[in-house]
Amino acid sequence: MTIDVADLLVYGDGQTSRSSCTMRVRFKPTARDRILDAATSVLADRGYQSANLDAIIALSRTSKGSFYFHFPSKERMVLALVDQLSERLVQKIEQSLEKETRPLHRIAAASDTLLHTFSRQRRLAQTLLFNLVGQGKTMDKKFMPVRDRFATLIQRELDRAVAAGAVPPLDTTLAARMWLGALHEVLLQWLLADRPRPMAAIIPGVRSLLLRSVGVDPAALGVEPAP
Amino acid sequence: MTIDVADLLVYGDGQTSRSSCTMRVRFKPTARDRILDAATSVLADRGYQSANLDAIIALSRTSKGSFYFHFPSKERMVLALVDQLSERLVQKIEQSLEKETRPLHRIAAASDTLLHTFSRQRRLAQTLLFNLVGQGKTMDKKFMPVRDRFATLIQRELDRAVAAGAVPPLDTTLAARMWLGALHEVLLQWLLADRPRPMAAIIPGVRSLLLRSVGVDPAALGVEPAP
Amino acid sequence: MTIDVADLLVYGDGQTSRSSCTMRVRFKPTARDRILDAATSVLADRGYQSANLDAIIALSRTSKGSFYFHFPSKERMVLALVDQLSERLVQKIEQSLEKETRPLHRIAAASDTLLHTFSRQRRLAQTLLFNLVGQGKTMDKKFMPVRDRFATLIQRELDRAVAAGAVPPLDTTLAARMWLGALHEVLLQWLLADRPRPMAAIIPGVRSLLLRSVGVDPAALGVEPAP
Amino acid sequence: MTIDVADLLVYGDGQTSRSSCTMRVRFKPTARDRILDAATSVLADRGYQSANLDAIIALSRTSKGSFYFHFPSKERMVLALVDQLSERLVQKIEQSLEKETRPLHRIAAASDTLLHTFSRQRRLAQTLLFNLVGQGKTMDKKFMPVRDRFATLIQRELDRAVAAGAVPPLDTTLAARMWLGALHEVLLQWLLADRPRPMAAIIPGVRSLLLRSVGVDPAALGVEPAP
DNA sequence: GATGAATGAGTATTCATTCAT
DNA sequence: TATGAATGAATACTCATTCAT
Repeated sequence: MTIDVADLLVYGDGQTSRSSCTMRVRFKPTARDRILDAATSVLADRGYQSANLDAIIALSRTSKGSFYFHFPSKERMVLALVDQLSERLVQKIEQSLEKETRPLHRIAAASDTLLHTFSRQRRLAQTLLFNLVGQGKTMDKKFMPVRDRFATLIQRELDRAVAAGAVPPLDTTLAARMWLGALHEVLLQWLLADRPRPMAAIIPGVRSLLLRSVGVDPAALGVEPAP
Repeated sequence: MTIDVADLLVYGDGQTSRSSCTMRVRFKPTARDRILDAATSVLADRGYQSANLDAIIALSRTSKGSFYFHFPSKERMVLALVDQLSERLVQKIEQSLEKETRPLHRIAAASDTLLHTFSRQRRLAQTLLFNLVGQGKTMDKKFMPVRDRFATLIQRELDRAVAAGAVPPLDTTLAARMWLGALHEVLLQWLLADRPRPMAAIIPGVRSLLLRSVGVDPAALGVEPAP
Repeated sequence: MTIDVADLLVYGDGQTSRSSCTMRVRFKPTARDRILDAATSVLADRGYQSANLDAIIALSRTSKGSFYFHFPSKERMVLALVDQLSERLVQKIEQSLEKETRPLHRIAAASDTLLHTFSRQRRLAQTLLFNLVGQGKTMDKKFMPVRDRFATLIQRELDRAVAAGAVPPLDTTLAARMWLGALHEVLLQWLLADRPRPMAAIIPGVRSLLLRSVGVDPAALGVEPAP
Repeated sequence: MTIDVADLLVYGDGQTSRSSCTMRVRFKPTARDRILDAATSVLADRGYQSANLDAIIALSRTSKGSFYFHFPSKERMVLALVDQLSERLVQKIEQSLEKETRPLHRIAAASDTLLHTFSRQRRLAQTLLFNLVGQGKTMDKKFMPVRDRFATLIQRELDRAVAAGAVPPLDTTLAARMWLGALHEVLLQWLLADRPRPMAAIIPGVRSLLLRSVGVDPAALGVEPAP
């Protein structure tokens, strides 16, 4: 019943997506936040269908009624959650790109940050990655927009690099999708592995492959940009 | 009611009647085959969790009892199905590689055939691609071996190409995984698109990207190898 | 926030703002009135059980708390509502009887007015007619008094007619009940019909039957009394 | 778990409506029969909405799964039940009319039998009468056909009587509806009364009123036809 | 080999009611 | 007076699995 400081730190960042970019004092997390947080956990290790409401409600220390007061249905709650999580991830990536102006370094940084962030927050990764496909065509289509955000972000950077002449002309839509798929698979392996190698050891190889795939010599980047 | 020996030979390995386009005498498919065939359809439409036994049984014109005579559980049936389907796909790819000895052409052919085959058999693709992830950690791990087969196949070809000096040395395990992920994503997009472009139009771009990612100039292949 | 005395006078008896078509100064209806008004609509559409508080509260632009300030429970609110509505209807009928002294014309007028009023106010009719039966024995008994009011009114007129010698002696209690049932059924048909005939076209036939049932020749009434 | 003879007698008559007119040996009642029988009880004293499945299932000594094996939904089950019950009642009435050829006696017999049968089987009456209205417009319309059967039966007899010249020409559709409503109300009163008078004492009065309403002198029937 | 009736734990969702503010 | 977040028991329905025939 009492909330410890660690919780507050997590929840402070877990306010509803809409209000999450204002600076704020750390209050007791609302029921809505607790539900979304609990859902992240349960979804992470059970998947969409098996993530039953009872588990989420018990974990969030709320009630059935409270859940349905805040969300109209399980589906909409998950959609909201996935939206919030991907929003946060996209913001993280954007932040890591802010200070970098060189196009090649930007595309490298995007992929690096994505892997890095996911590897640090396994639950987030599992929720976002494991539940966007495989729920039947109808649900899969509903989850598509989330995938699109990441693809669009990558494509934007590729387009800039092409415009800057740093990358030879190519179908950036296709390339972005393939990058996304490749990164997804790498993370999947890493998450499901019993004793995964440290992500830092994997990142350089991934980056090299991705850069080469769009006709860039990985050596051209010079020193490693910090993730 | 009696079992023809020919049946056992032809369908004993679990081939389905409808999707077998090789020449072969057509015997009445056994209940087991009808079940697997029906399951492919239902899984394709609804995903793993929503694919209920009643639908599969109705479609296969068998009965509950018959199902549980042939399979110990739904999970084991799906595992068997996915195994059979991927086995068939791997064989197709192997066939398309048989006549080709040049390492570079072999890796290109592998990716081409994979895309081509899936695009021609949407149900197969949807079953194999959409349902291998997102069912919760436990199920996901069980499905991993299926993914591994394709990855291993690609890796083997990459290893050969490296050994032959056609591809510069690289982490082929990682590369194979990334290829698989990229191909998966391309297919996903294609399958969920409302009006997808013809797959033939997509293949060359994909091939170029993949080859370049392992340091090969796509132009080095010369003429297009038939899929 | 302050309560105007005029409000209490006008709306104190629970008149709803929308359905009051008599001339009267229009003050802001109190929350209680808005709730009863909203309840009439929702009950008319969905019946007793399906008429949920959320809908009523949303429609009345109040709040859960406000509802429970004004009414101790849903059941009591509905009872109050039905009471109020039937009170109003009985008053209407009484009014239409006031100017008429001839016993036969009075019983005819009662039935006419009932049909006429309900047909003009479908929501009122649906609420009062559709929801007084079918809610389980317990609820049905609670709603009985409402039915009784109409039966009693009819019976009183029949008794007068008998006393005046205009109608031969008979079991007026039974007759009144049967009249009520017959009128109820006619309205039910009329309300559920997709394209109902104008009520005015139905009324004469109904009146004839009812009068004949108590041994009166409909022709004895002469000219039509206005409803 | 053991079934007593009384049960068998009841169930023997309670076979699914479609097969109920074949002569048959009395077997153990099927689950379907037990469910319908239990539903009759529960519906009788709780009404449609409050008749919860758990109660019906417990009373029928079956299971959730069994219920949904036999019926696709609660609504459809109730519709089937009401159909079966009204079918049985209509047959009873038809039987009581068979031996009677005189038109006036037939219309009297129809009304008498209806009251008589319902009064002997309170549960049947309550189920059929209490649940046909008051469930919201949608459900009410679905139940309409059941009401229509009785109305049609009455109308048919009235039409015959008119054709035979025993009853003066009149709107028999309207008359039949009004008869139905009047009978419904009489039964309702009788069923909800704490100490109802014997139905036999009520029937003559009802019959007189109904006959007079269509212009027939009740005395014209002579001696009482046995119900 | 095959059938299909039966099981029952599990699932998302509803809704009248309460209560701190 | 009024608000609306919170509660939790109740409800209809699902579905993999069993088993007597």
